[in-house]
Amino acid sequence: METSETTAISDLWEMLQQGPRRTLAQAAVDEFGKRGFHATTTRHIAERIGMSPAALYIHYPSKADLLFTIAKIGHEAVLNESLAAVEGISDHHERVLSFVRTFTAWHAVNHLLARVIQYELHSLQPDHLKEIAAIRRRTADFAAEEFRHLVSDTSKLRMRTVACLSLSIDVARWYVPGKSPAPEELGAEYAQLVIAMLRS
Amino acid sequence: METSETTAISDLWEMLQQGPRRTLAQAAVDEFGKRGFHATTTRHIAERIGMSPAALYIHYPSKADLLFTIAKIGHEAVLNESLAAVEGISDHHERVLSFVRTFTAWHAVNHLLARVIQYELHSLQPDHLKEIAAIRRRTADFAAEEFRHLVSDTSKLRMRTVACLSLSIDVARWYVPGKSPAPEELGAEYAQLVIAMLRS
DNA sequence: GTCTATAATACGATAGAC
DNA sequence: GTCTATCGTATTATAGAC
Repeated sequence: METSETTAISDLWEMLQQGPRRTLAQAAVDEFGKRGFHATTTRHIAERIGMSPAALYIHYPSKADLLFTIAKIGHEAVLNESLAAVEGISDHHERVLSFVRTFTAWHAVNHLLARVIQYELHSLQPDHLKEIAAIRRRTADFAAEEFRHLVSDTSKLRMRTVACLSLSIDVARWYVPGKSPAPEELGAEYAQLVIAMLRS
Repeated sequence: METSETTAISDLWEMLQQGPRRTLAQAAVDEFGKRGFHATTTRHIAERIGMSPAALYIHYPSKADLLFTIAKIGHEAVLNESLAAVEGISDHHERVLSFVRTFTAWHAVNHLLARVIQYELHSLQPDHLKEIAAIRRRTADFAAEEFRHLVSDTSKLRMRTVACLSLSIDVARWYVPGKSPAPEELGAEYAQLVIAMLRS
């Protein structure tokens, strides 16, 4: 079928059926990412897609719940893409290279979404944060397990893992499409830097 | 004189005379850093120091101006400490080590202030942002000049500079006092990682 | 399901007493 | 210089027509 190639790789928004619920979430990502959650009003989101502010509350119980939905989709997407990146690769060195390439490129391509999921954790309600934190732990644990094979001094694994993930996550802060290097190029370069950090 | 030892190293808040203006700024750093600028109200800041919300407007023309004052102090502090860190050192390798140690430790010690100056740039007014951007350029230019001597491939200097600064800046996002490594320890470790990144 | 209109509240900032 | 009281506005969310 003609659409198989675009649906083979998991769509970021597959959790949401296409329709106003997805359109609203995508508009909210752009607004939250550019201006921050609290600086963004329901009017900003609604105006961007030509709807009234009230339309939001047909598809989401609250603005806070819209943020939670976005955070969940984003965190699950980056985790799933990271897991998929190492699938079928046996060499430890190559697995780390592929993971870091993918993880870094994801934060460049989806830098607005990445800003929301990385810098708006404090805007989540406590119960929402608890669920998101569980996904984040799975991602961090996966990375540590991959990095473990390249770090000789085990006592440094934890700090090195934090540092290597941190390097890629911060891409979301400074990345400017068009001005910054292409996501694949950046991913390849960062993969080399992470190898250097782990082996040092 | 007895106070010479504490005043020899430049005080972060030396730009502000001690008094309500400084107290307000310090309280605002804690609140902005923990909850974000737009999520923080003038009541939050005032309550923290036992004043009324109206007191803020005696010492600052607006909440936006309070943010600008904080941003200016923070950016000038991290720049000045970075410049001081390499003063009198001639060896390029040692200069980079000292700079990264200081720059990283600063973002750990002052992680709440660092969050404000790194993640609230979009909350600044255009004219304020312009002035802040000039200070940021000086810091980035200084770092690139220091790193230049350790990067053999000149075409990679720009991207490596972004990456190395990025690594230390992101400390502000995840650092938790007591739980995370001590600032000096983290700085020393990160200095080694930056060397590995630059030389790779 | 979407709109207009609006309720209820919270916010930044000011007025005026002390 | 600081307070209490409050103004004007903006915000989240709801009510009710279509």
